[in-house]
Amino acid sequence: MSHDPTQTADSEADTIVAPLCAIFRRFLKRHGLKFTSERAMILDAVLEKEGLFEAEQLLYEMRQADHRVSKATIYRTLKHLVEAGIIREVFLDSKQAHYQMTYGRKPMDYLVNTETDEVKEFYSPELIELRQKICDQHGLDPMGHRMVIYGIKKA
Amino acid sequence: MSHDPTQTADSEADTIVAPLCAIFRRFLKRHGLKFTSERAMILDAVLEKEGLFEAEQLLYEMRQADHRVSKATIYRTLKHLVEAGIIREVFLDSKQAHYQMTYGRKPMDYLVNTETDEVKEFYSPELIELRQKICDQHGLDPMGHRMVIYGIKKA
DNA sequence: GTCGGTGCAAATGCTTTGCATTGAT
DNA sequence: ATCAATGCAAAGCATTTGCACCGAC
Repeated sequence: MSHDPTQTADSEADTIVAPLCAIFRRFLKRHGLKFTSERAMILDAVLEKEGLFEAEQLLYEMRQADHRVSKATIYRTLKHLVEAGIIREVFLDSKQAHYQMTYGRKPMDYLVNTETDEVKEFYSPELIELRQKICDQHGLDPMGHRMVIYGIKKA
Repeated sequence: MSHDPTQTADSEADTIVAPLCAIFRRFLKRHGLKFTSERAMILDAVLEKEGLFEAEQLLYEMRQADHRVSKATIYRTLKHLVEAGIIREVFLDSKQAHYQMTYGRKPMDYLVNTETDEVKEFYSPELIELRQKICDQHGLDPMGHRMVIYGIKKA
């Protein structure tokens, strides 16, 4: 198979590929859509990703690996993966959308060092509680959130 | 002057126009830039805005009011206003940047009803505390943040 | 066999840029 | 007078779309 042996998430990825593929197929069927080899390849490429990635970069890497897909299909499939709840979009800047695998993971948030543009992920259960509380006050049920903190190194 | 008499923020805006204009001029001088009538007009238009706005929309409204500025100048000036700390960019989607006046205001966050695309602002001091705590854990000093919660109406 | 999917190239829409002219200092 | 700012139109880029052909069901 196609996982990079240098990355450490192989065992996790291996255990999650099959179920996610099934989940995606179920999602597609439910919506009258088809499971194609291109969609399978894109899902596979997405699952190898750790953290944030961009559509163009995914396209480039798939081409390097000789997995030919068109740009249009990448974008169309990423959209379906978002709807299926397998990945999510993150808007860190106005240049392009970032995506991240989220299925079965805790909702992650980001800490950006604006001096170095370094991005760290963090998970905060307190933030989830606070989110619930704020939604309650407005009569909403939380479906998701995006939190980005911008900071600089402590003096 | 040019404030819309139907909006309720007149008194606030009136008290803040002069100082903000001075702040912007100081910022420009400090950076070897010039204070032009176009920049004055754009600052004025921005100060009339409540909540979020977009560059194109600002351009459109200024043209309606017969305040002629080019699109290029709008974009160039918004960038300076961000650097000057008078407004900030908010990335809600990948279509376009949103801006918001922030000078002297509490940092606002957003609650999006994904069914209606309605956006509410909220301010949460607890979120600020939590932000501090998270930054402390990572050796950073918080400089700002963006929080967007997505939700649907409670069943 | 029926739709939906794909690739391609063209189109879109926000944002930026090059350049000649104008204007602030 | 100098050097940045402006307007315009063209360029850039990420993303979307139209269309003819292909392939999953």
